[in-house]
Amino acid sequence: MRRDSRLSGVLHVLLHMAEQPGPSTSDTLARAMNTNPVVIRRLMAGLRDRGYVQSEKGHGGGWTIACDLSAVTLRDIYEALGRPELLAIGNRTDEPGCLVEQAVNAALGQTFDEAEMLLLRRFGEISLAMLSADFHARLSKRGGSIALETDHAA
Amino acid sequence: MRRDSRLSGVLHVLLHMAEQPGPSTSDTLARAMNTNPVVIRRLMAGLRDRGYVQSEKGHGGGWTIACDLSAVTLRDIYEALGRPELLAIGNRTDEPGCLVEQAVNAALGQTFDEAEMLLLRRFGEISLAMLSADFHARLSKRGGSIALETDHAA
DNA sequence: TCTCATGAAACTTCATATGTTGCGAGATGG
DNA sequence: CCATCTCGCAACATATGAAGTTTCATGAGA
Repeated sequence: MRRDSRLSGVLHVLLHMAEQPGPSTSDTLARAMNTNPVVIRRLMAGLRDRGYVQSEKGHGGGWTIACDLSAVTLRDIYEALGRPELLAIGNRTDEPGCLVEQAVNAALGQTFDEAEMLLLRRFGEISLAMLSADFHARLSKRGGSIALETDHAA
Repeated sequence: MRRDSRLSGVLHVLLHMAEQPGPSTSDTLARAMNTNPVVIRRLMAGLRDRGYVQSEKGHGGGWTIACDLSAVTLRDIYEALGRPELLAIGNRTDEPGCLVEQAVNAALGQTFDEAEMLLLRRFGEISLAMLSADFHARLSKRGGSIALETDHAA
């Protein structure tokens, strides 16, 4: 099962937008991510509905960040994406009549719940500003540019 | 994405086998699980290779448990299944040249690793015997039978 | 020998993230 | 007003992998 990379992708886009002075078009962002503009719009739709980003049509239009990076966590972004499934494995049946399966579900289900809660808790502890700060730390350590296009060679 | 239920399924099968005096055929197990005998054989193949179960052909053949239930954990079973993916989400790119994506990957990757380790640790703490004990506790509380067929109405 | 059972390979089905195309609507600049 | 740029949305194509199915071969027991 190919892993869902929407959260990873949209965070990447957001941090790039944060480095841009003006709006970024879906097309520019898509080229940088080696994907399609429509994919970018799909990712951003949920964030726009929640007011984390803004979109403008026409000349000079595109996407702009519309929130305080330190006030938005990865969990907020995750929920804006529609809370995609976190775990790749699960119980075979939700409410089985079989007592054996109930025992299996109880043990596995509790473990699954713990793992999901851990993920959500960690997401809630990381703000976009922290990611941005980490990026800038890496940048000054390397001493490179922040040009969106050139950095995407690999 | 439909969740992978192989671990759930194979545990269900194992606990039913543990209640059976003799061998259980793939066909019988498949009917109880509302699935196909081939699916059962696929699930069991990895466990057979590790010696957790045994298979016999011909009349009176089928699957038998060949291990001490208290010595085998859910983690052992998970590994016998080939260590399927645990998380449904992941990073977009494994080793990105882009520093922004590196920062995103670092934060997400650490969180993902924690969640995976939590799952594996918990799996390692639960033995098949514990699941079986939980089943028997549920059984005596309900006072029903352990007939494999009748319990699978729902 | 006939029947029962597993073993293995090759398919089909299904769900879903991802990629793509096309058209409409709104905004900007000439 | 018109051309161009941009997003919004719907519809379709692609790829992956679990689950389900079919078929044949193999070995064991009656």
